[in-house]
Amino acid sequence: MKQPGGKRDRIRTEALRLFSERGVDAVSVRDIATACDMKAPNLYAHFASKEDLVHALFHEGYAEYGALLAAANDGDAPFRVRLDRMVREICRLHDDDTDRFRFLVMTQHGYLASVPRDARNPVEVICRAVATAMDAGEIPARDPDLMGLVLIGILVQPATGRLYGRLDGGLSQRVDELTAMCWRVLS
Amino acid sequence: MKQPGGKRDRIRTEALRLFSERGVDAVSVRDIATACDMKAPNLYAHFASKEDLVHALFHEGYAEYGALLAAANDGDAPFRVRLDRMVREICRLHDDDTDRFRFLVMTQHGYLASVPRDARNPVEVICRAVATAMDAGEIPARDPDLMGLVLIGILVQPATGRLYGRLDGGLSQRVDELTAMCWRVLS
DNA sequence: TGTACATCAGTGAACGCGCGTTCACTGATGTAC
DNA sequence: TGTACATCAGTGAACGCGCGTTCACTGATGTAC
Repeated sequence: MKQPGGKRDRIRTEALRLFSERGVDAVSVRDIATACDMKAPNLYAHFASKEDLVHALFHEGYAEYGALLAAANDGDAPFRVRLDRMVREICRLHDDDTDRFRFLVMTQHGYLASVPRDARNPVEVICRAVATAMDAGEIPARDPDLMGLVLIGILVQPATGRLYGRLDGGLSQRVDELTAMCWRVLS
Repeated sequence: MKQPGGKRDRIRTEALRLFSERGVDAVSVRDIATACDMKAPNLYAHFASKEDLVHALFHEGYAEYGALLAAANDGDAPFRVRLDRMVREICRLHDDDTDRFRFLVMTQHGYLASVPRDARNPVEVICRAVATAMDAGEIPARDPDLMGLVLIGILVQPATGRLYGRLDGGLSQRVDELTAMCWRVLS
């Protein structure tokens, strides 16, 4: 009945939840083990160290985020359509996977410097999409890195605000408004 | 030659620097003491505990940030002028006080929930300014909290990007571009 | 079926370490006479 | 000026604690004959 890797996934899920609730340093290996109905030493059958677990969670989560954005940006549709898909994807990710989002936002300051700027880096995906649209004349030419960061800010800051009760309801219910704001900034 | 509170300020400055470089949990009381040319026990003559020091740094920094924004927003000038002053102030704060900015961004997830929503809360200042401008018909009426968060995102995300080398140079040199983007979003 | 052995997920107990914090003490400085 | 005392910033040494991690061991399960 136990599929292989089931325990490993259990650890990932529970650790992500605890980390996002309390912060990495406030969660002990024993805490994670307890949440998984196991004892601390057994975690070491799945991860080399606590640091290894955190590292894996961050980089996998960040890369998966980037891959989903890249998929949303894929294709020959006009930039406006692809932007719309990306905004929708970010809102959905935030609403459906709040633990992962919160964990990434909280932990980024320790790991962002070591993240590769490849095709699965979410910031890279957005900045490149913006640059391409500018080259194609779909939007006015500006500094694409600055514009990419601004787009991310427009989406991430309301998401963060929601985590602290500044905003009610999900992000998805404001997706049209957020897309419109992104577009206004780019125009 | 020693003005009163000199040591206390020294501790604040060095602690802020170390915290923003490595994160609060990676800096020990001994580390802070060493950076201040003193021994760990002496810190306890100035702060009740490490937690007390972090708490004070966060709340003082956050409130000072809010007070500066409130000052920039003060007066009867049109919203566009006051927004311009606030954007300028945020860029300046980021450029001149990077340690504090980075510390606030890194630590917010542990303390934001306990920050009062008063006249010195920076998010509150901006959201209220937006709401007032909407009431006065200076900008189209929308959800003021959402718009306030979006404005913050437009400024904070490039600032964060700069911390990780995504953007070169100071934020102040892009202040006109950033103001223009804020205005486009609000229009 | 019964017996002997191999495998391996899981654990109890213990490890050393660095942390935040305490406290009796020091020694420089100021004050009184 | 010299002496005795008070003050107080600063410290060396030690404290208990919880942490991440290790390891010899357990006991359930599968396999061979």
